[in-house]
Amino acid sequence: MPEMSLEEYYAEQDERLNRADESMDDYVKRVSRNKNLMPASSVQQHSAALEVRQEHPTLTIPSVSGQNATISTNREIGRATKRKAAEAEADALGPIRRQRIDPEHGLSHAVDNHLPESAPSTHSRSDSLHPKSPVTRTSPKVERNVSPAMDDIESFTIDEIDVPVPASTSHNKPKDIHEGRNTRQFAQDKRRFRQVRSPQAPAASTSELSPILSFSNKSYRKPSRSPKRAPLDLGPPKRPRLDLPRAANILQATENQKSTDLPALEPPLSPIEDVSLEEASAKKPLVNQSSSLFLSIQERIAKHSGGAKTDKVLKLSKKRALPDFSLNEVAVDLGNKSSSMCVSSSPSSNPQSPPPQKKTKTSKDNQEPEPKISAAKGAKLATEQRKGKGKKEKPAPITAADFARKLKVEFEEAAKASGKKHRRSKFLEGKNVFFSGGDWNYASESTRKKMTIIMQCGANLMPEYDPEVTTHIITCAPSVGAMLQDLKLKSLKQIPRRIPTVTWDWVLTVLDDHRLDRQEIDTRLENAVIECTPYAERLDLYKFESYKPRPRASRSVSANSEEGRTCENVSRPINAAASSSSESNDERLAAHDVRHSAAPISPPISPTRRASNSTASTRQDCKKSIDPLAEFYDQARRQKEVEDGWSSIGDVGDSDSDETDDEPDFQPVARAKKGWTCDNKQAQMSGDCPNEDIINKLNELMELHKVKGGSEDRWRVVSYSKTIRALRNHPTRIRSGNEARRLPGVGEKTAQKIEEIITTGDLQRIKYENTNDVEVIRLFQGIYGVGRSIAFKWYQAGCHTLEDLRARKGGVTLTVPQAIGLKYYDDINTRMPREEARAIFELIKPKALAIDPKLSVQIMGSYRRGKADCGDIDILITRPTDDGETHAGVLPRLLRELHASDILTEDLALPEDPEDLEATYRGLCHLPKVEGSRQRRIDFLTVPWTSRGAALLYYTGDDIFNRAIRLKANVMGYALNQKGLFKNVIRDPRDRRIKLDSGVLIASETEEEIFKILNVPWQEPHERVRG
DNA sequence: TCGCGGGCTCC
DNA sequence: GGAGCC
DNA sequence: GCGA
Repeated sequence: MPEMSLEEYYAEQDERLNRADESMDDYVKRVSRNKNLMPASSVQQHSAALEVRQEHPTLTIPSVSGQNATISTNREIGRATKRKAAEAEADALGPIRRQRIDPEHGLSHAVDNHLPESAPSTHSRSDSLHPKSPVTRTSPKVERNVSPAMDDIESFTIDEIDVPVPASTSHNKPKDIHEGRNTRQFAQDKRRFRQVRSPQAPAASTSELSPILSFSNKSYRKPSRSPKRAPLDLGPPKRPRLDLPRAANILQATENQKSTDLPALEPPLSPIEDVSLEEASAKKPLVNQSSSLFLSIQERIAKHSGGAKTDKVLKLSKKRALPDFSLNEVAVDLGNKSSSMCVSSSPSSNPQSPPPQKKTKTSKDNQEPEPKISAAKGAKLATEQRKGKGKKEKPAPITAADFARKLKVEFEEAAKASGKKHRRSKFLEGKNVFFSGGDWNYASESTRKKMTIIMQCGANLMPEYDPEVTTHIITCAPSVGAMLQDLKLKSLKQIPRRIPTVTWDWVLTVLDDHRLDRQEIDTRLENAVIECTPYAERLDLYKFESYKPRPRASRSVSANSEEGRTCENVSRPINAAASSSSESNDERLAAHDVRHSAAPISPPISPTRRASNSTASTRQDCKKSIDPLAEFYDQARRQKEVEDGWSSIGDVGDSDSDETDDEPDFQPVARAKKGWTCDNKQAQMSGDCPNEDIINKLNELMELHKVKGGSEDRWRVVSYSKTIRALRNHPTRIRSGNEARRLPGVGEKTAQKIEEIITTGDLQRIKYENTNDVEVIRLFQGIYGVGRSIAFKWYQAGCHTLEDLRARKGGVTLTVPQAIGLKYYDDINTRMPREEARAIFELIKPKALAIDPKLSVQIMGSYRRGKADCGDIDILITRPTDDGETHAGVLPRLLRELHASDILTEDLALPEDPEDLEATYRGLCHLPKVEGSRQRRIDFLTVPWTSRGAALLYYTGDDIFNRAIRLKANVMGYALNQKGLFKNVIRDPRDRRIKLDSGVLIASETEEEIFKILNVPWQEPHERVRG
């Protein structure tokens, strides 16, 4: 019956596309259209792979050879695939028996126009709050009043697609209860039924058996996982019977026509059927705090109890016990020094010079009850303190200014005493530097370190900012407002132009580059002016029309610049980098800048400007001459509240200044943390990565930990992946562990490993971790539904290959999803070409719209992110409720039809309540009637119309981006999940994961509003790639 | 020393 | 309620 | 393993 190869299918499809719209000339499509253009194209490989597979009866995976029992399946396929691909090239077109792939071609034709071919799209339109009424179904050829760029990835909503859809009944909610059997029972039936049979056995048409078929028959009162289940009916589920005549008509018609579709059916039912539907679903608690959760918490608390709590007390007391190196000591010498170093920190409330004394007693301290420390503990404490010296005690509260004074004294004494010199470049010598750390009232450890380093660089650190004396400002304040507080100014404009203001990162850059000579640094310093653009991104200013990031000609915080210095100067580093200038310094500077592209603050080029087309933006920059920030100060201040909760942006490493001063090779292991991953659009570094070898090794190690999957391993994986990401985005070759250490997310241990890789080219740890069991477990974990523990269990049972599993060696048992996963091991672990995802979606969407033309059906996941290949297909279904109707009940019907038309082949997980507005389905699908088409993972997700934005955001990912944005929401006091963004979420202080109050929904309808509230610059789906 | 996402289904 | 998935 |  299958008459056409996938390749042919694509070819034909492309032909159609071509006819429909000549302008759609996407790369991938061209590739698939013309073999000769790309001999080894994925399409070819793919089809070749299909051929290979055909050599294996029953479409199962090629057997795994004993010796090479690991990933051999894929590898074998891969090799054979390549062979075949070569053959395929020569092997022109075989006899093409043109049979229509699918009668729906006519349908999908129209859809074609709107199918995204490539990543970029201009803006999401899918989230429109005001969906147009569904287009009429008359015109087969779509009027495209949307630019090609517009109708991209996200444009799958019905309001943009003109698909000839049969009018149908509105979704009818099945009214009767089908013999009390709920879905789960059906699922179980099916499981049992299937389990009896060997997974390999040629399955009877699954559509016959699918429990899906019975979905719509139950109006299913939400059982909420009631422990009791109705007695099982072991017989195969019966053929579905739709209760509602109209629906039945449609279905029958559809089926009768053997998916010829488009039966001219009756017009939609108008009456609102069940308005309560949505409300019902809304009633579902957002968070259920099952008592079990609390129990487990209690358990955990109990477990840690003594230790943790005592520790806390200890810590506090430790703090107390610390020698209070406060003002008293410092104040003394204050007078002597006419020098002018100034330090600040900012965001706190009182910008007005706070009385120093107060500082030493923070409110925190006051809160603490008098610590009761046992003698033993006290002793321990003392020990810790002794050895701790370098080891991070909480810094005694001290203001930045006071610390600066103290520092000065210390430096002088040290100099007198031993004449010891820091090896640090003295490039700040003779400069009166005011440092703004972001919190005037409290010199954090990080602030202290930075100040120390600044001193070591020869600066005259000023305790306070005095425009008459201060010659330079260095800042790592998290916001403009914070810095202004440090400076005790109201506006950046008040900073004289002659005072260059640079960010802390800039200092690092200089320290980093030993090749710089003094003069160069000076020149650079004078040229590097903050001009507040570094803050722009954080404040989202660039989103405002009136603000255009501008070179430092800014009046606000500017250099001692002559008027003429404008764009040229500022854009220099960019240009240098772009033109691979021979001027190494610029190159390096630029490189540094790029490397920290994730950093909100990274001089001298603003990230904003960097992100955009440099020439264009530079041009614009030149036009602006008034302070673009002025109007945003208020906003900045307001924002500060939020930002203060951010991870600081300028934390220095841990090395303790007191001690490290003596170390000859003390390096400023200072690193700027980079704000939120989700905030920075970052095009993946293209081209060759100079650190590929390091990445590979780390990746290897990461994979090993992934397989091991212990609780520790889990976080190692997270950690390594962060490092790998950082390395990927690092434009230059990392030359030492120390250098790597400076990247965000790279800690001591990872830096050591990197060092090892750099010096030896290898990583011993890999060999150490890599054992046979790991390989096998990794193999098994590729099976759907198999994680580490099950894989390990099987390994222990004596299974070492997939064949072993198939033979149920050692008496292992597989659940139904696992059996399916094993059966299609190869398919499921192979990514599909984007084309194929599109083709499948094209088949599905019209079927959904046939059920209800007002449905919104969107494809999400990696497809929406524009990836060239997709691991699975995620489809979001929802429906506007303005007419009082919902999509309840649509999913089961759709699934049934998809089974009937052989698109869906296997179910992996069924929604608990398919009638719910919110349901999830997981299964396998393929292109029907395409010979050897692979089984692909597919997920359906239905959500209430009001949550569509959150769901879209959530399911579009990528996962790294998701984590980042969730975390940011979290820190900002919100909670983000696939249902929406919530505020006033109250979390259990003992376990922040526990929500005591699920809060108030503040956004969920569109992605944009969520981005906006979280202050994340809007990013198109394809820009959300982080992993 | 603690947290590192959160919600769902399967069994 | 642990395991697994997304 | 990292960072607070």
